[in-house]
Amino acid sequence: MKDTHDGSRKKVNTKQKIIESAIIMFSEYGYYRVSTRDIANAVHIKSASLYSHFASKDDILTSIYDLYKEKMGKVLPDLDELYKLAETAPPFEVLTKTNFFFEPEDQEIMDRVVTIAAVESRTDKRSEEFLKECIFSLPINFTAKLLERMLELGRIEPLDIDAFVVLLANFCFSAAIRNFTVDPITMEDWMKGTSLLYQMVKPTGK
Amino acid sequence: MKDTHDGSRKKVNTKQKIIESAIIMFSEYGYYRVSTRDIANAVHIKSASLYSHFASKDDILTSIYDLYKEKMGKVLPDLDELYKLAETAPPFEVLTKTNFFFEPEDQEIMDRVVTIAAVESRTDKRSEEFLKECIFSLPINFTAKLLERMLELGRIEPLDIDAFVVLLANFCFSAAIRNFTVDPITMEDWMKGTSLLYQMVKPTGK
DNA sequence: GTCTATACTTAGATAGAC
DNA sequence: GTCTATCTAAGTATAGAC
Repeated sequence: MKDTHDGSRKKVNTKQKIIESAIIMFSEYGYYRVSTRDIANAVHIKSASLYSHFASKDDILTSIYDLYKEKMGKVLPDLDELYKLAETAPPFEVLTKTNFFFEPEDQEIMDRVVTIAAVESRTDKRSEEFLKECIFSLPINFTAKLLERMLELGRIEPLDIDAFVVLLANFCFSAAIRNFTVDPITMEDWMKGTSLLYQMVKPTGK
Repeated sequence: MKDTHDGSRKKVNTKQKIIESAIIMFSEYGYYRVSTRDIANAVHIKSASLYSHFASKDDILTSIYDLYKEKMGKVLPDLDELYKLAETAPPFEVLTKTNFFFEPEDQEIMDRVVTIAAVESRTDKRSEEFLKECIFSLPINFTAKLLERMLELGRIEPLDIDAFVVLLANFCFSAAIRNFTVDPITMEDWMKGTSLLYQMVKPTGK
């Protein structure tokens, strides 16, 4: 504010700061209530300056989803490792490992991205696709593949994998949409819920 | 359009038509995406004419919630009758009776109102209050009172009523928010879910 | 990259004739 | 009650100086 020449040292990550502020505000107030001026104010620049970093307000939302995908890619468990694990470890343990978490400093902000997508998905195609892809299909396929493998190996008793996996996805979706509302699901209830579901997968003892 | 004098005969319910169109569009595209011009177009008037019926766009939303409350008041089961029923009928049957339904021609539109409230409640105080009041508190109190009565009468085994009623409310909320999405809950699943919950209430056989 | 200034568009709302 | 015309405010976005 006072010395502009000093600013150049700190502006390394204006783009990052814009994305983070946008995530927080979109998740809190909704995409439409938040103007580009609001976002600009939050990062102490003028709204015109946003356009040095993003082509449009819409582009900010796209970048938010891209960021999520990028971060998700880094923490997704390795399928081959889990295949190995499936050969010896208890099925319950294998399934637990499919629950991926972000780096602790990223977790909250990534949860907020899911919340934005959950709300906007009602009226926005891209948000709907992001939600389906990242929150439904991907984790579902992941779990389904492991269950199939364990079934092949004779490590679990016969199970309707499709039905199981739909139950699981809906539980995750409910949890996501409740985030940052008056009545969010607690970590404890989350664990209880997934545990209960995982117990439907019966080990053969083999 | 051609003969204006004829219009006066049909304009009996412009206000009603505005509300209904607004409900459909708000639930489909979200409150912010729908402009007063959109609503006006849908009922074939100019947007300025809306203001003969409503003070503001916000007032339309208020009227929508008021309409829901009014309709709900007409179909809510009579608590005293249910108290009577609780003395003789099986607990399961009593609980089933607390599920209220609107007149068939109103049901879909009222479901849409809940959807609007569920989405807007994230960012709008009044929507949040409507949702809590009509979708959470009221049905919960209703069921809780009946359970208390049946407990007093010794017709059901001891039960954590508060916990039960929270489970029930959350199930209803999930169902409501999924309405008009890619993945709405089916009537069958709805019945299955409530049945399963109601089975947690064990009759004493008295 | 950020600023000021400004263009363009759309939205909500009002005034006044009919 | 509905219309035309219009106002005002706000939002997205661009141009061009620094």
